[in-house]
Amino acid sequence: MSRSNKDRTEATRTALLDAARRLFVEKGYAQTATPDIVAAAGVTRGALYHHFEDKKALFLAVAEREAAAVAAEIETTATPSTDARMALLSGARGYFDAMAANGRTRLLLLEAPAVLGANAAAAIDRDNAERSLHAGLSALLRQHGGRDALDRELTALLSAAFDRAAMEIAAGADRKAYEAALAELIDGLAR
Amino acid sequence: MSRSNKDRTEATRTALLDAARRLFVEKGYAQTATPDIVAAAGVTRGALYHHFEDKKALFLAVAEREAAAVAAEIETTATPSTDARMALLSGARGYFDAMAANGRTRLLLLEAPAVLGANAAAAIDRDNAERSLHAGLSALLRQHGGRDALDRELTALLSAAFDRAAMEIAAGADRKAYEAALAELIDGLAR
DNA sequence: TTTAACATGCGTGCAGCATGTATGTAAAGG
DNA sequence: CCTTTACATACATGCTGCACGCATGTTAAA
Repeated sequence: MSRSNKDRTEATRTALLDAARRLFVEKGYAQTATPDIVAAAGVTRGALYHHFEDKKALFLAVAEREAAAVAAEIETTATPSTDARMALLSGARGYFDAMAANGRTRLLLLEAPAVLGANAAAAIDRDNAERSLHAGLSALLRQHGGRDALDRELTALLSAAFDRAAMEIAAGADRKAYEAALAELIDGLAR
Repeated sequence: MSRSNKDRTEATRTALLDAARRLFVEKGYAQTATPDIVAAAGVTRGALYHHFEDKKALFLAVAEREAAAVAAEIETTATPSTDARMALLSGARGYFDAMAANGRTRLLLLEAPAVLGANAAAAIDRDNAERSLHAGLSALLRQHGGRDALDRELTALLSAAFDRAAMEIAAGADRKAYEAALAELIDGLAR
């Protein structure tokens, strides 16, 4: 039974990513040792350092895969709407649905900024969640009250509010309440 | 020249806190080694582990001192106002002023949640910034439109927006723009 | 007021462990 | 074949936390 190098590489990489993801979620990045990761993945540290430059690069790969999964989930469950308000609220529900998975808030919102730096962490979802949020918000502002020169800043603030809501929900808060509160914020902008 | 134990303890502790704060801001918690800290403080690791249970406890002490300093600065520069809206906006400016100091956003908003956990980090300013924010927001909601059952959630969301704005400002963003964007959010709630 | 007993602050050395790298080996690929 | 890829192993380095020890401060009795 001999496998091609492509297959071996992909199998090893995903085994490492899966194991690392599990342990990073369970114990956090700093408290997870590479020997634990490779043991859980069924490989040796040699394989890890062959495929990833260092532990941080492994975390980056985990975070990027996770962000891509979030974006994909939102994409598939998106309800296209002509009404900017409804589109935004539907996007919010999709975001909360996606972020409800196992340890996503911890990985993407808690550890990633500290491990990778605020810039790198922001760049990860700059092309994902925040992109569509900016589009939705711009549409809303255009629809009501004309264009707003502060759309960039308002997007950042709303994005932070979305993230905070996702974390609270993951921590056991009432999801409906946070959806309603976000709706109030959004409606306030479309007065 | 002999000093009392009280004096020795306080001198050593503040030397450690000052040195640790500097290095945590410069290189981050994980990249700062205790030998570096004690060297900068002019003591040995024995002194560090005599005064603090471990490295994390040292960071906690640094973060708590920093949060207290922020609260104190806001307190002194607060402009009491009967108008809820003006009070909130003035509080925002005070918060941005306080958070503009050296590496406060990194310490309190980036590292603390990852190092101490989201719960512990939230508890630190639960009694500081978020407390007064909740008071101000409740007043605003009561003044306009009657009481809002979502004041708790709205406070959390606004707090996240404040923090995000402080980080962007510290990263070089236009402060006036973020103040204006926050004002739009707040005015929207007081429609 | 001296002195004895104790507590506190702190320096040093050690054990364990984690990271990253260098070197070696077997299989795949051309 | 000969090179490259995928990995395993061994090693060098550095960091953390603790145990032990010493000197100075503190207290209280004689």
